[in-house]
Amino acid sequence: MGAVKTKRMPRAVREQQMLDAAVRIFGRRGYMAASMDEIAELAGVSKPLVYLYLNSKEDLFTACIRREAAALTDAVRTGVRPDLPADRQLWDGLQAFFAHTSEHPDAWSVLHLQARTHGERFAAEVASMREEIVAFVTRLIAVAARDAHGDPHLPEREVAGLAEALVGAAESLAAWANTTPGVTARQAAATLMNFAWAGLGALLDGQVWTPPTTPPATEA
Amino acid sequence: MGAVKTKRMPRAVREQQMLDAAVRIFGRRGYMAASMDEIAELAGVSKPLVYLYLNSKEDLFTACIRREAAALTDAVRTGVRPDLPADRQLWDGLQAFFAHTSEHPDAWSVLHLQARTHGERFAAEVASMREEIVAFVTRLIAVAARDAHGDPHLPEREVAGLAEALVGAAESLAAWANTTPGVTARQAAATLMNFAWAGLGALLDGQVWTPPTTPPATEA
Amino acid sequence: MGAVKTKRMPRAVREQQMLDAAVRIFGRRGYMAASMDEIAELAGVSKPLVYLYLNSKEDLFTACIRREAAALTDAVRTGVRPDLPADRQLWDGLQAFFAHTSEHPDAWSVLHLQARTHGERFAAEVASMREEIVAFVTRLIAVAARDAHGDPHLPEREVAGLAEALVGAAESLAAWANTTPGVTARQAAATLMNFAWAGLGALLDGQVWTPPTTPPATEA
Amino acid sequence: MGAVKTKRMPRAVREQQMLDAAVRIFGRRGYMAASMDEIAELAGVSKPLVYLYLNSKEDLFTACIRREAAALTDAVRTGVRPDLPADRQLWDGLQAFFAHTSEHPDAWSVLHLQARTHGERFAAEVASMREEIVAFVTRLIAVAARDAHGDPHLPEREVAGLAEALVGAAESLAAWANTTPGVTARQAAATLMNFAWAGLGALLDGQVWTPPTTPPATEA
DNA sequence: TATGAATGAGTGTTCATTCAT
DNA sequence: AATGAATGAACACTCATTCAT
Repeated sequence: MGAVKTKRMPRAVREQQMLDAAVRIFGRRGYMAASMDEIAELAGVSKPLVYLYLNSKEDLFTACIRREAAALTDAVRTGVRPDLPADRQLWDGLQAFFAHTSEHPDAWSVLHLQARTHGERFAAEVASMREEIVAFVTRLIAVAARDAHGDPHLPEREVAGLAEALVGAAESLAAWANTTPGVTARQAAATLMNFAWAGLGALLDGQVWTPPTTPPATEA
Repeated sequence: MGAVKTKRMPRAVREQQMLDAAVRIFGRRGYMAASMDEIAELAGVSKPLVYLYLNSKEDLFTACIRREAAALTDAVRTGVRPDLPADRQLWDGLQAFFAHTSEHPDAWSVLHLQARTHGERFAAEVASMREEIVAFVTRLIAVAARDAHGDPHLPEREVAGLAEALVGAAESLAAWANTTPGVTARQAAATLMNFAWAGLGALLDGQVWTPPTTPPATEA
Repeated sequence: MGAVKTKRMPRAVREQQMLDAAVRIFGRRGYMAASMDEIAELAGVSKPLVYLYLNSKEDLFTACIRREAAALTDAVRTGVRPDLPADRQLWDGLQAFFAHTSEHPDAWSVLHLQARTHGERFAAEVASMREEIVAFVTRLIAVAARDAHGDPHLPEREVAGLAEALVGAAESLAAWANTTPGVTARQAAATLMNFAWAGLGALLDGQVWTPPTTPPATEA
Repeated sequence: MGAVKTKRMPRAVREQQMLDAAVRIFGRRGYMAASMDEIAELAGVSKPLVYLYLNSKEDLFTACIRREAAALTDAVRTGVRPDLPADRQLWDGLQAFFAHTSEHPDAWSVLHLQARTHGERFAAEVASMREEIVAFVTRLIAVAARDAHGDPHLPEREVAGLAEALVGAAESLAAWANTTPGVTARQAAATLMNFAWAGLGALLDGQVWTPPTTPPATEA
């Protein structure tokens, strides 16, 4: 069960084994319900060794978050070529994102669910990664606006909101694609791309939707 | 602190006090970190009474989820008038959604974060509420497609994906609006509405975005 | 073993049982070597109850120190009648002291050994009791000096040193009397009283011992 | 920090480094709170080496006690010249004692506090040293009695008690001198010497203090 | 002579839960 | 309708100690 109990390995290797086990347990049970005993057992080592190398449950969880955040951003970065057009970059990024999250569901659970639910310290850790991605998307939208329409009549906050919405939609679709049978990562990416790019285009063409002024009659 | 310690109240009232306390504690600390002691104290009753009325921590949490899910769907339902046009319905629904989540942050934390992070049982509980909302949005999209374009050439799964994306974006923007200073619920709703409705329109007009066939050369 | 397992007792009673057990274990094993498990078992209760009533090992130990310090000073205070002559007061106090320490060896171990060996916090707790006793002795010496000799030519620090020495000798003799077979508390008190009172009288009569000025030849 | 990390030294030297570190840690933290990790680190060696040379924590502590007990008795022995008069010998011995304990506070803590608080084995180890000192003082008192008065009308046990009291007073004053600012080791020695020698003289002159026969009326 | 890698056994502490009233 | 008294089971964490080199 778990890693084969090979004795006496260099520290760096053992640490990765421990992180592997920890991501799996944290991702499935949640931070608080995960027990260090279980993690140690899955890693094939004794508990004291986990503490020797990773100090505490908090530090271990933080290490997991950092490693998986880096892995995810790396995956997206590697999938995108900055010299291609904006829409192509977005498409490639989405594909890489959906592929990575579906291949590493426990890691995605750690980042998307667990880290955000157990204290500011962890939330902050993952927030910085998210901001990086939102910034990337924001840049793409700005580029697209300039390239296709010359003049971006969108205020900055509007763009930020769009990026936020797009990233949120992507996160949501990741869960959807992973749990709905028959939906591939590619299809999810296509759906979102279609929706987003069309919406963006229309928006940049000035097809704004104007909110009504009359409030609906709400009975008590 | 907490509810004023009034003795001997009818069961229904006491139960609501307990649920109030529980939602607050669960929403802030998280399911596992919340202690029955703290909840009982905040509710102004002794722990055995909590158990007498609500059986167990699991049942208490489930009761919280159910009550708050009902409250949220009620709020949205109440905000929407089915006789109005689809876009107006969506707009009103979004407004109601953003307003409710920002007014009940602990409840929203319970539904959006805690319930999804602590076991299938709770996740299923909240998923049914979400499905209801997704179904509502799906219906709106279908209506819009029929009304505005006569022929919905969108396959069903595509529509489901769109609805999913829209709801995910809304959830994400709820958090964004609640934490970003200077962003009101109404602005968030406007941003999303703009984006979604424009995108939907473009999509229904046949402006699909076609994915490329050549993969990007990814060097190691 | 330990207290008979009687169920459901009022809190105050249980607390005393716990302190009884704790003093015994702390006194014999020492603070660090004592385990809360053992204390709980000897007290005839479960560990959580000990924590519920006494919070932590530190607090439990502090409670022991306070209770036993109060018991000891009370015993001495009760044994002494302030209207009697100074020598009689000292004699009665010593008797009470030796009697109490020999009747409560574990308590004396807690106060004299354990509390002083495990951190400033505990040491300070017991130091204040000791200061009270030293102050009592200091007062007696001053009274004796005035009564018997009219003019106390002893500087204040000298008196403090004497009191300190006397208390130290008493503490030391307490251990001696408790471990040397055939030595009663009364005999120990007599020995010390004899020594101290004679010495004090001689001192007040001006029979000072003058230190030599030539250092002894110390070879390396 | 701690010993400079010089590699490959002869065993005897390394052992002394370890004992130095151990005395410091044991003296400050106490036997149980001291960790072998900390001692090894302060000694500048790896933990297995400590075990290789000194077997176990118990053995290490015992070695500390033995070394420091020998150092203390040596210091006292070296300070005393057997050919001088008894009072001079006592004076020199006290001076040496106070000087040594104030110069080696950690060692004194090990001997006086730690060794007596953590099990019979260690207490016995230090008790034999103490007995040696008590025997030395006993001898001095006997000599003084013979020299000054020809006939020692003091029973043996009385003398033993006196010696015990004197040593206890000395131990107590050592702590007092080390913690009270402005009190030197010499002053402490003078205070004690004065007290003890005067008391002894008076005692030998037959000025015994007679205990009363009427018990004090102790009301409840 | 010397150490990096590893663990069995235990510690203090907490929590959901129940009993007797 | 309500509670003071009590616990079984678990958890994070530490430490003295050893093995393989």
